[in-house]
Amino acid sequence: MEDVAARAGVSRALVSLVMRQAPNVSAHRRRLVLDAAAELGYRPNVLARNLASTRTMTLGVLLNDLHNPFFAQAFDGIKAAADARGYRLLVNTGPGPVDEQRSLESLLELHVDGVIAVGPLLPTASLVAADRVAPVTVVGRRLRSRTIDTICNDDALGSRLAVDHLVDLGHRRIAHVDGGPGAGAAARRGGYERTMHDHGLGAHVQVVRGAFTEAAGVVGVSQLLGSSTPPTAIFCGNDLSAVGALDRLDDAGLDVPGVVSVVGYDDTPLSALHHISLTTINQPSTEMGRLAVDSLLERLEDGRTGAVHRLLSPTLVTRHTSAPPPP
Amino acid sequence: MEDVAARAGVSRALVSLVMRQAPNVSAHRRRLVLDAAAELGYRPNVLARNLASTRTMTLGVLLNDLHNPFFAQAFDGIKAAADARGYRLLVNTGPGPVDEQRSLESLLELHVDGVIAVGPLLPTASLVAADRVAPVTVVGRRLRSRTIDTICNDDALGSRLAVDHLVDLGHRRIAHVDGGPGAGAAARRGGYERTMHDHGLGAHVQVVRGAFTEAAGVVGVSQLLGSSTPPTAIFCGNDLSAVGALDRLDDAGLDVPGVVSVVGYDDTPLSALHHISLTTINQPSTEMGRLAVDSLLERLEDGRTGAVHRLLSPTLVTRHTSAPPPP
DNA sequence: CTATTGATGTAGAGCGCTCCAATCGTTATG
DNA sequence: CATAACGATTGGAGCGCTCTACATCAATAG
Repeated sequence: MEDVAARAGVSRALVSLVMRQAPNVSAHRRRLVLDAAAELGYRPNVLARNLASTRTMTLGVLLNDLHNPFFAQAFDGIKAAADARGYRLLVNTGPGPVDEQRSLESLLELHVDGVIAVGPLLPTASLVAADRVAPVTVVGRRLRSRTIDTICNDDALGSRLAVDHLVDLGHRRIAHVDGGPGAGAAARRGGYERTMHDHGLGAHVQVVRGAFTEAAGVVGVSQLLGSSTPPTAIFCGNDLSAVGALDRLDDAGLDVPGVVSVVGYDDTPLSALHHISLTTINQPSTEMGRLAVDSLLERLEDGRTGAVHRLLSPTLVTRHTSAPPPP
Repeated sequence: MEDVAARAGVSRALVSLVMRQAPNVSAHRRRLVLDAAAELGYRPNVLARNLASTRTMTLGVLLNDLHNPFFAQAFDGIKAAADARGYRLLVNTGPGPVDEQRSLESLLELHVDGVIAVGPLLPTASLVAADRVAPVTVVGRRLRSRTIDTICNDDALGSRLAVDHLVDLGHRRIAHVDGGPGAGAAARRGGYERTMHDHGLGAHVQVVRGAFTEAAGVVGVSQLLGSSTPPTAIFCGNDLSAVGALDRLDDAGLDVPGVVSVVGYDDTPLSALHHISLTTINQPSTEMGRLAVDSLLERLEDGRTGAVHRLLSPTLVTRHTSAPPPP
């Protein structure tokens, strides 16, 4: 920087002003500095800049599980929006709450301007604590917080759509393989139970503890098949576990949807594959990523302080894993 | 830091030594400092530390495509190895060479100690340039460089396994939907062509330009179906495009493997799903991630200078999308 | 009993930038 | 024509840490 200043015949401070595109610099000097910088191959040191200034123009992104296509979709939206607004991204990931905590701290230590946590497993307290350091927006998990923004789909409604669909088809013994500790899993489970009761099917409520993974779907279905009155339909916590469920049912020689219907959640690209063709609940994941950036920047740039909670509506996507139960 | 020093009754320098776990600090003073730090809730500022020192104990990871499960697998290996060695990770991603370039620079600007680029689309020159700033290890793409380490599977051999398998089944008209600009795509295409010739099937070589995406598989197969003599087997550049191919064939009402056989590449979890059950070529992606970290740290910690190129052997995984051609 | 050594601790100069307060020309104003 | 007012520029004090060179001191050696 010193050298650039010397070569351009100006002060170091002016170089700094030019490099960060400040206004109030004469076009003449700006050229001079830019040329000198180019000739010397000078590029500002981000570390030093971040240390000296408060803003870093960087957002941290915490992704819960790289194996779940949902997160790739959400990230697409985040990426697009961040690019458009001139922010760079730094990604980190768990797996598991402990690793997630470290990843989060890692991001904060680098002084990101804000954090977007997608489907975090982190305790709420951690998120709130992080929010005191830099604004946090949570995607895919509801949180009643007066400070943290959330962008979610209405999981309870999504579950309702799924169960309604299955009931409409004539199912009564509808089981649920839940998402365990996963973000939104509790709300989905709650929606399932509630809707079952609303249909007078309270006696048929059957929840198997699972997770948002394929393996969990396999295990969950194994358990269900062992029960004395196996369900005719299985509503899974997400697409990944639904796909695991399909595999397990296939293993058992049970036709889907002839003998058992399966419904997933998320409408990931996976479910759209012809050979899977999973009936599922769509949530606008990419859009949610975009909204997360918007909402974060409202706090960062427009100085909004109160929390905003956006709740998007899920929709049913009917494919070929759901049909009337066998007679 | 000043405060901690005061409270512990020592100098700032000693606090620094304790915080970075230096030896030659008496147990007594160490306790003093640690206690003071705990009481004050002091935590070293990573930015300042990175600015002042040369090492940051951080590795940058450049992932080509979050939608491709291969990268999630590779990342698992990287993560595990980095954790074990005490390095933190910073992830960035494209898509596309331009974004990748920016992501790469972004990582270098943060002074990561090294970079692992998984399946980069970046021009070799960019990688070489980056390597002059911080050691770079490339995964999944061969590069003849005297400085950059590479961890790859033998793509040409993988293609040979695939083609041999199809030929053994009796196929002659075997087409290839390639990976376009994707990492390793050229080698796979080369291996395919070579093996076809070796089997005296040079006249049947038919390559459709594609990409490592599902969409490319769909488009590729559409093209093949339009030809006068459609193939009886399609070897796709990777699992994602193979899955797209399966979808397109299904659309066309062509039974797989009854009418057309399909073989993928990567052996991602996707291909193992019962309803996909894709015959594919396995490459040890997680292991490759682990090796990438090892190799990077050899340069970082053990001072190795020459490049090391590791070539792992792929294997054929036979599932249910390949069978003899129709009579 | 003094010189040597090795283990500990400390002072202070950076790392490369931002940002505030102050300065310097200019032009508009009464 | 003096002066307020404003835009453009600059000096220099940090940001929070590391690191080199040097100071200390008890233990060991000669």
